[in-house]
Amino acid sequence: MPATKVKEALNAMGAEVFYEKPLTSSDANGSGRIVIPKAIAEMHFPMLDNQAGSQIDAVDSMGNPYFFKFRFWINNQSRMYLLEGAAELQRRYNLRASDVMIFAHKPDKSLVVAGRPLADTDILRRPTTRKPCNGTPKREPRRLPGSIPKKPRRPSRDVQGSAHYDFNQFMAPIDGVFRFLLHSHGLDQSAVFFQSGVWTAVLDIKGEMYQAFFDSRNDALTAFNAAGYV
DNA sequence: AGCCATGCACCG
DNA sequence: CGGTGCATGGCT
Repeated sequence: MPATKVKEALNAMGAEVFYEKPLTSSDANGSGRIVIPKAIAEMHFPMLDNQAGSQIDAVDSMGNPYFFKFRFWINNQSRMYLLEGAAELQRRYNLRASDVMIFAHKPDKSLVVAGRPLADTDILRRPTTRKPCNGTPKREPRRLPGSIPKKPRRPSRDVQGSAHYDFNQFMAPIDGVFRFLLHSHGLDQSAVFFQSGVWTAVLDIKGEMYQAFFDSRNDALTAFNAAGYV
């Protein structure tokens, strides 16, 4: 399924893409579980009260219906979001690891999904290097009382020279518009800085964080200062 | 300091 | 033995 066709279909539906995830091998291993980056999940998906999650109905660019389960795991003190039930979609669009799953909204806010092959224009971060995990795991394996400890087996890490992609970077709207930051990634004071190729201004307004992106340091500083900061 | 890719124990 | 949910650890 060519990317252009998919885009046409999405356009025809009036669907606006808000996230594209190059699938990892874990995403594409057939389980149908897709990890949704926390920032994306909390910006574009329904808020979840319990980790049981909720069902999300969607259609793909060909009109096929889906009934995903959107949920999260507890990971450390935080959440790790997942979309379950994507195996059929991956089958229909022939998605393998490093192909891209597309998330879009219709004007009525309903979810539209699709897939496409990885394009040259997709952002690339690290060329490779995920190190093989040598040696035995440090953690004591969990086991039932009285059961026999298992010999830990050598993990089969994926060491092939495949590229890694920056899934987590979302497209910063470089329009100088300050937007509310629900989760401020540790940014807790006003600042202007250059990050991921864009000038960023962050404002702390009575404890609430806002952020905007600019082409130049000067633009960022101007807006920053106009907001009453020095 | 925390995300997230993924390993893997546990349970059906 | 395949799926669930959590733990680990690389990486930023």
